[in-house]
Amino acid sequence: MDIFATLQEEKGRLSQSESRIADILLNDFEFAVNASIIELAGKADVSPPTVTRFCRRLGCESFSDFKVQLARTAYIGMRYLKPEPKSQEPADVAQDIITKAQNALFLLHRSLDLAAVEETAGRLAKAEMIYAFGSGGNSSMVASELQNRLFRLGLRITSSSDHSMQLMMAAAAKPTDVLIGSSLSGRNAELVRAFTLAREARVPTIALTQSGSPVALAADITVPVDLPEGNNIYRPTSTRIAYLALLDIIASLVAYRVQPQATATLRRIKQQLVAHRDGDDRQLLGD
Amino acid sequence: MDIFATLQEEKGRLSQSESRIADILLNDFEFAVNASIIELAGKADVSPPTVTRFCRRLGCESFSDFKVQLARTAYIGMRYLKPEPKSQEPADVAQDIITKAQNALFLLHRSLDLAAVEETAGRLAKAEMIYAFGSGGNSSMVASELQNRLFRLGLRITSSSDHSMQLMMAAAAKPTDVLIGSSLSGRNAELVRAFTLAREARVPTIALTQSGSPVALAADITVPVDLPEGNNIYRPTSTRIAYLALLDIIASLVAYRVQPQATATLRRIKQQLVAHRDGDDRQLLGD
DNA sequence: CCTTCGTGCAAATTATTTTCTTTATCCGTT
DNA sequence: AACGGATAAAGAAAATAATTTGCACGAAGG
Repeated sequence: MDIFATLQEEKGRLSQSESRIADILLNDFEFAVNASIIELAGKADVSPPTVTRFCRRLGCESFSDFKVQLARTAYIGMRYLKPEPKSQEPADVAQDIITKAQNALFLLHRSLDLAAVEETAGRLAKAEMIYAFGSGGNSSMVASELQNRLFRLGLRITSSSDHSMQLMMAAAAKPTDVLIGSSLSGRNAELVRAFTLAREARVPTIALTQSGSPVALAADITVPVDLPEGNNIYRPTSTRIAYLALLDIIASLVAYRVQPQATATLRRIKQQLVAHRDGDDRQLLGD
Repeated sequence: MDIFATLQEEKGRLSQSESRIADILLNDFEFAVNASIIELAGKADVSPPTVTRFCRRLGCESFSDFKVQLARTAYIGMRYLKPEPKSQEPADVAQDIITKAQNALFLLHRSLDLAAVEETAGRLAKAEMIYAFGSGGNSSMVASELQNRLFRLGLRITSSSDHSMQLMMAAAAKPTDVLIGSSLSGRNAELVRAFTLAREARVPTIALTQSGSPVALAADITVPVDLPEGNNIYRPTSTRIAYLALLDIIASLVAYRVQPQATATLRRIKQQLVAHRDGDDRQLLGD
């Protein structure tokens, strides 16, 4: 699927000549996308056929296929390799952050469990009441964002980032409701407790978290979000952006399932805002 | 620079044959990036030389250069052209949302006013107290996110999404403080009022908003965020993601300026969390 | 009627791939 | 320990395919 991923995988098994080609890709990427097979071979001190074989090894049909794949993933995947910003100059910092954010989105997309997402959307759309839980800078944002997105669709939803409230709400929830919680690390013990409580009462639970983690194991459905943890490469903000995109996907799918209801609610909210003149999120309704 | 932009520009001046080629690019993009010049020419019912000339016209050196450029801008720029997701299938919806988000980041980066960002970071780092304001689903998130990011750096900051509180805080602020506010549309009249009030008391004000808008005009410094408004193409969530990235950039720059202070504070927060065992945002401290 | 532009054809060039051969390395046997 | 065969890697050269160039033709507009 994606060249750099394959390259990472095959790295160990590469022969001398092939590694030299790989090095050029990594170090002088700009050259590599623009070069012909002969130029590339020349720079790597190998023969053109070796380059062709290298491309095939990486799962491409031909050299030109390889170049297209390369150019295509370039913008996104480049930063696997150059982990840190070159300087503290605003331009470099900006470039670095933007690239990492795009990278996080890319990785989220690649590893997205569509079935789980679909199931989640289905459950949310049918729930009589939704409880969205999350704590800490990230997950509490996820919870309130979920509320922000779903109440517009005419769904009944509340969110909480307060552990004790979460426990009480979980205890109060009914089997026709849905409890959805997120945890970046998957180790939020209180969230696990809330999930466990809910499950005992047969309330469906959904987790947005790292797969295999305690939180994931405690929930009925898990939408795995497994972004590489390397602090230097993927900082929490990038992860947060990925979560935000995931919420957007879920909310859009929910929207399709509750459409008639949603348009009516949206219209009412809009009227409300227009009456109040120029609320800040006019456009937000365009969703 | 970017092929689709050029294509958009030249559109009117294209000849019959050339428009046929352009049509294929727009409609069957996947085919176009993978095809050879002969295949592409065949599909467009033109001769290969015409394709070469077409590429040159679009500012490329050769056909292969063209393909690279095409593949390169593809992932990012593709959605200019296909505004709506093909279906309501989860896979398409996900693809669509991810692409739009990446697109928003791309556009943010391209139009970022680095000088303004740098100035903002400088002011924030030196402020005795920071007030972060924003209302509505988006901007209130921006305000609280700003607080979330900056208090970790040892800065004194509070945020509010409540209009009356904002006015009172603005009245209470001193010239050594900084007031920073965001508004997606730039038409949040209450925020304008708060800014005006602050300015009269010589409190520096910073706006993250659309350039030229009322909010922008009311502030001392504006970091413009001008994403295309087309509801269908850029939905609010994408804009929100762009804002989040912008905050990340600002916060990182601030962090570099207050480093010694920041590490001490971060250490204390970390201890606090560790003592409390496994708070959800362990990694968040990695920043 | 002439000019200009757009276009395709065919030849020339160039790039890419295939096939074949050489070289180096590893392993088992003597 | 030395030899020989097997295997993999890499290059040379040939074959193929793709791309570009030069040129000529025809249509549209002056």
